[in-house]
Amino acid sequence: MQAEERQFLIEQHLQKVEFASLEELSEKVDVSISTVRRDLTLLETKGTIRRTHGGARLVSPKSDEFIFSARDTHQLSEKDSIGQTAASLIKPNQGVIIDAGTTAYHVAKHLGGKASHIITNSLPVANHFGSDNSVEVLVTGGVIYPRLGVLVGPLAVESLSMMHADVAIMSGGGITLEGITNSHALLIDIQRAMLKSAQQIIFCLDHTKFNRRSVSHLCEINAINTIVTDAQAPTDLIQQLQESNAKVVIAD
Amino acid sequence: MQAEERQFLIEQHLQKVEFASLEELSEKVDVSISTVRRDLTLLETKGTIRRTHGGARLVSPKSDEFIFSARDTHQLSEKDSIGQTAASLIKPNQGVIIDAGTTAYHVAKHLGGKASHIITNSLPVANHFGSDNSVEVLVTGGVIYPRLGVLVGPLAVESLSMMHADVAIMSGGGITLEGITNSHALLIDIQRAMLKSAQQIIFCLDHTKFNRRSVSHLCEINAINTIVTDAQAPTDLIQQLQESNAKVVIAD
DNA sequence: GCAAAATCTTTCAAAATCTTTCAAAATATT
DNA sequence: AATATTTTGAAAGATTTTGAAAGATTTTGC
Repeated sequence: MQAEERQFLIEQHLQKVEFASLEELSEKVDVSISTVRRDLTLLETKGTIRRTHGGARLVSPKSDEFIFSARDTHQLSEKDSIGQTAASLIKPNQGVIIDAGTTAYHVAKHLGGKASHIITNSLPVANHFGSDNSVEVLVTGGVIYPRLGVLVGPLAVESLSMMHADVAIMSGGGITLEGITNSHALLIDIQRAMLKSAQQIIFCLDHTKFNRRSVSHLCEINAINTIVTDAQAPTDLIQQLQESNAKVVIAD
Repeated sequence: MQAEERQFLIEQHLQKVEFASLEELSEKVDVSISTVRRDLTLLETKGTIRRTHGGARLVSPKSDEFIFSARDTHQLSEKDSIGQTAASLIKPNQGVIIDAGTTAYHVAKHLGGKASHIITNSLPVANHFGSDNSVEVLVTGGVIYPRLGVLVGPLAVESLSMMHADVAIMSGGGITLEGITNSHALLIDIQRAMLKSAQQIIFCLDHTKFNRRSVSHLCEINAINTIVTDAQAPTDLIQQLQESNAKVVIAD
């Protein structure tokens, strides 16, 4: 392998993982740690990368934050652990639909290269996998819903109804015994198409969504296979939900 | 095999793989390593290629034509002024198709809220307009081409052929009198659909693209209305292009 | 705040690669 | 067909890159 090619690979790998240890990189490009050090100092002068103790990190992090970052400060750690737990429910090489909510985005973050296909109408999710060539990412078409980075409209619905997946990772605005609700009517159409296209439905909802009812009704509880939530979710509603045939998983 | 033919093969191979070792190349063209060295020094003076220790690499790598996010450092100021100039050609409230190349991305940056509709298969462009609610942004569906942030495949082509726009802002891998070429066959299909869907075609190509021929042929010169480039573009080719009916605009 | 562990820089020899040189092979010229 | 020119492949010595080790520095754990 060429020196320049190696440096390019290192840079590219960092684009994907943001941080990497020397050992990790030296294995990745199959070269001694000394050489990785040298490559990193070189890349650092070039400016794209910053050395750290024991590794390196990206200077300008990949633009996967999109517009979510501002909104997405609430229940961050809960959403993160929900994401981790939901990701662990995915079996290798499954096709996964990922919804456009913030919670679903956190699942994507923990999914790594587990899934073989990802189908999404969320720009942040698409961005997240944008530089990952171990996964095939299918983006639905559609009109960008400003500020949320969601693709909506007939094109989104149509393209989703032509696709199929093993699992759908969904999120929503509220959950009660009467079912899931969400705020935007435009999103409902798309989510319905997602529910139709997937065999297994996993809803990711942090505790603030429990006993809440949003504007539009999306689906009944018995349309759901699994609900992933955090430890603060009200136990009484959880129990009642389990009496329908939905499996409830508490994260962390 | 002829010397020139060999050099052409080497160049072409590098267009494909970006980096190559001397050994690899010497096997490829069936000639000693010494000769490959000589060919490479020759190609280097020609400018398309750069020698490295143990091999060679492309000067303007294919990953430069279409990049995701922040790696866009080559010919940055040229691309920026091209972007500005091309954006000034757009009239208010037009519908604009924006291609997935880096140069087209720079046009998007300068477009502001001028256009009423944007149609694109580029994730960076989509991201750029994502939070702007003065423009309606239509994203084609498709599979993400890793690292480049371009949506490709039949879904992208189909959705484009259903849309119409006043102007298409295009970029490409190379331009000669024989027409525009580009590197990825997958992109060609989509770009053809774009050309069909738009009334006016504007190609944005920095000077490094002139007299360069990429892998696949996209379209003839007479399919183009306007070419925007920078001051360093070779004047002889510009004059010849103007003799077909393409209008050439030099930025800044 | 101190000591152990990990990591960093420096240094050096081995390995790989580069340039130069030269004769043989191929090609062109007379 | 004979000679001149160019191109090619290989070898020798110069240069660069690499991997490892030693000592300096930083981080971690208590």
